[in-house]
Parts: sequence; structure tokens; C-alpha cells
Amino acid sequence: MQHHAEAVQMLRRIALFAELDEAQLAKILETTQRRELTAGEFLFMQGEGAEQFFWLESGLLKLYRVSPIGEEKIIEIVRAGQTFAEAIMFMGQRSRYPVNAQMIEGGVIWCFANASFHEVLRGSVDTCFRLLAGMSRRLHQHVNEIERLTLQTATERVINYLMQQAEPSVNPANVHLPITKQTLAAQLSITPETLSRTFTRLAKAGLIEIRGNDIALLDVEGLRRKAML
Amino acid sequence: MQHHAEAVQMLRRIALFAELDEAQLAKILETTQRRELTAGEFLFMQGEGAEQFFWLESGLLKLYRVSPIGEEKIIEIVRAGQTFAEAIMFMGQRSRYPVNAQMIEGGVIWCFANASFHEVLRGSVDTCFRLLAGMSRRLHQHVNEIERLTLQTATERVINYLMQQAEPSVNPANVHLPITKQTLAAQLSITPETLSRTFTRLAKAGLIEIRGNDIALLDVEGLRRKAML
DNA sequence: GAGTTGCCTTGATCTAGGTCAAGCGCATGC
DNA sequence: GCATGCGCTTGACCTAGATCAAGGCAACTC
Repeated sequence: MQHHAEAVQMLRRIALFAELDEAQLAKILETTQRRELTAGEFLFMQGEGAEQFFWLESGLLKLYRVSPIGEEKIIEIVRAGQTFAEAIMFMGQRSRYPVNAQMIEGGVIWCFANASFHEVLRGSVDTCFRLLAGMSRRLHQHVNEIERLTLQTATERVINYLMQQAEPSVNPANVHLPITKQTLAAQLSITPETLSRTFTRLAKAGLIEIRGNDIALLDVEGLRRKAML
Repeated sequence: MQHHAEAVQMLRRIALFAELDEAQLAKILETTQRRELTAGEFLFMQGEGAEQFFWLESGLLKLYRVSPIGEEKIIEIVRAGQTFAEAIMFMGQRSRYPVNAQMIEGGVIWCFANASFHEVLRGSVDTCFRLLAGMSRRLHQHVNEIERLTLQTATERVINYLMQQAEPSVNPANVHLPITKQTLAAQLSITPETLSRTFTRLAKAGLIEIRGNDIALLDVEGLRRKAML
């Protein structure tokens, strides 16, 4: 890793490293790689040995699985600024990535060696606590995700997504889709066809208005009622 | 907590406490309760303030959510020997339980104060690591659960469950259902009717044999093929 | 014994959402 | 220009599983 000072500056922006001192950061930087990936490129594949975890500086990335019959299920969309794959670190020595990681948009990724971080962690309980907090948050998101998948219909999930994206209390609110509708469909676990139909149904009911990737929420209260939120 | 020596002996059996010394255990025991609950009794309800986490000494417990229309989705079945609700500890000061916890079978539960454990954790990085490992495992279980819910059919999920319960490499293997079929259905996110039909279909195909809550897996290879595992 | 209650099964029907197929709009490249 | 390709939409079907409804059966209580 060159440009040490700059790199340290960057690292400070990562929540996981916030509690570390100069020496600890230096230790981690020794084994850190910074990689530029183009859209479509793979960072790692399901089943590969997990020896690093990552921070996405820029770009967009998806973590997904492929079932035996070839269907793709997106587990998580990673945005710039997020860390990911840090959980596997504690699963034992020779663990493997349980998902594929592929760039949706090109960008820059920082790759940290598990071994180095492991060593540093031993010296900082505060960092342990931050890590624990982050994982708790994710755990809760998953509980919500499981609930969404089992207890909600496709329409409810779509509305749910729109409400989450929208600024609260703005009426009419505007939502810009940062991903293609195909990708969104995969994230909501429905087919592109169903997503398309759902949008047009909501539009015909006067609840939303669609202009390409921009969606206006015309009747937030009506949407809420429809999704029973 | 009375019978200090006995209690310490018990605590040693809990993985989370394995690395703690006498003084730390004593500190935790000061605020520990041991409760006996009967079948159907609630330990805590969704939305209650989370001030404790738990270890199930004996009995069976379910963690579940209820949707606005009254459907129940089981997030996790907790068996004797497991700890649970320890993740919420790190969600911040006044966090709340995100699920209901209700006994399926009566049993004994140990209740530990988050605050005490928090303090002790600051002195034991090893215990932090254990906690991190446990949460990582749970995180992965949830990822798998999400996959199961989205990529698999009801029949596949049922077979999947049976295979997980069965001893590996025993043929024919026997599975004993520790819960009612209604509860199992809720766990697999299907209706009791569908579960019943699925069992009879598999039985008619000669793949399994049902005797009440005991199920014999007659053709493990055939089941595997059917579920595409 | 008869009645009640809870769990399970079975059958008949309904429906949300998936699948398949065709076509549209818009970009890119030659 | 025209072709190729990709994202998106629409329509016509189909199927897995939910829903509704009616028993069956075993464990109780009286």
C-alpha cells in the first residue's frame, strides 16, 4: 500500500477501524490491497476460501447465490462505504465464502487480510464492540427480511421498498431507482414481469407515477393502507 | 443466585462463558435469575425492553413474529443448551426484543443481565470472539434461511428439514419430530394442510414412512434427488 | 359411556405469481 | 440506413400452494 498518509485518512472513514490507533492501522495496511474492478467483474465466487474482507470505496456490488437449477437470489446489494464479508472471519480457520460477489457498477475495493485484523482485534475490545454492534444490526435486518419474504405479498414488498427509499414526510415524494428493474425484482424476490405489472397496477390506481427510473409517490397514505404497514 | 458452586459448574457448560475466570462468573451470577416456565408461557414479548439474554437449560422454546393479519412466522426454535437474544445487547441502550419468545415445552431458563455481561466482556477479548463467532453463525443461518424461502418449493423445504434432522449416513434413518406438525409448518412457512399433503405424497412415493411424530427416511438418495440438494 | 377439545388429514376450490412468448423502444455498432 | 441486443412491457396460460370446509382420531373430562 503506497501513500500511507492518504490511506490512513481513508481508513478512518470506515466504522470498523474507528477505534484503532496509528500502529494498528499501519499493521492492517501492510496486507491491504486496493483494487479497481469494472462492471460485471467478480470479486470472489461462492465456495472460495475466505481470507479477506472488504470495503467498497466506490461503485455498486451484489452478493448473490445461484441455486442448483440456476436461479439467482440477491442476498445483499453493497453500496459505496459499506464493509462486507467480515462475518466469515470468525467462522473458523478455513471457511469459505457462501455467496458470489460481482460488481454491478465498476468501482474501487479495499481488501483486508483476515489474519491481520484478527491480530489487531485482540488488542482492542472497543473494536470488538463496534463489530458486534454492526453484526447485530445486520441480524435484525435479516429477521425483517425473512418476515418480508414469508408474511408479505409481492405488492406489499414493492410498496415497502418504495416507502423505505422515499424521504419521509414529503408528499408527493420522489424515488429514484439506482438499479435496473430486473435487479430490483431479484432483490424483492419476484420476476421482472411481476414487478412491471405491479408498478402499472399501482399507477392505474393513481397511487404512483412512473417516469423511467423515477417514481413519484402520489398517495403515500393510500400506499400505506394497501401494504398494511 | 444460591448454591454458588453448583451454579458456576452450570455456567461453565455455556460456550459464551467458557473463557471467564471465577471473579467474572461471580459478577455475572449476582444478577442472574433461574426461572421455571411451563408449556405455553411467554418469556418475553415483541417490543418489550431488552435487558436480559438467556440460556435454555431444558425444554423447548420458539422465537416468532406475528404479522398484522395474525399470521405467525417462526424465526427460530431454541433447544436446550442454546443461548439466545444475546445480539440485541449491542443494538444500543434502550433496545427492544424484535420477536416473541414462548415455551413449546416447559423447562428451565437462565436469565443474564445485559449490563453485567457487558462489563465483563470489556475484560475478555476471548469471550468477544466467541460472541462474534456465534453471531456469524447465526448470520449465515439466516442467509441460508432466506435462500430456502426464495429458491425452494414447499416439498424441497420439507425434505431439507428431514435431512438436517437425520443422522448422516444412516439408511434407513429415523427422524423424530420434537414439535407438533403445526409448529413445523410455521417454521417452514407453509400451512399445516400443505405439510400433511407433502408427507403423504412422499410416503406414497415410498420415500418415507410416517408413524405419528416418527418418520423413517426409506430412500435418502431418492429424497436428495427430489430436493435437488 | 357421551361429550369436548386439539391435532391431523382429505377434498374441492381459488388465486398470486411464475412461465412462455411476442413485441416495443432505444441504444450501440457497422 | 439497417441490424443486433438489451431492458421493459403485455398478454395468455399454468401450477404450487393457500383457503375453506368437513370429518377422523386420540386424549381428556364429567
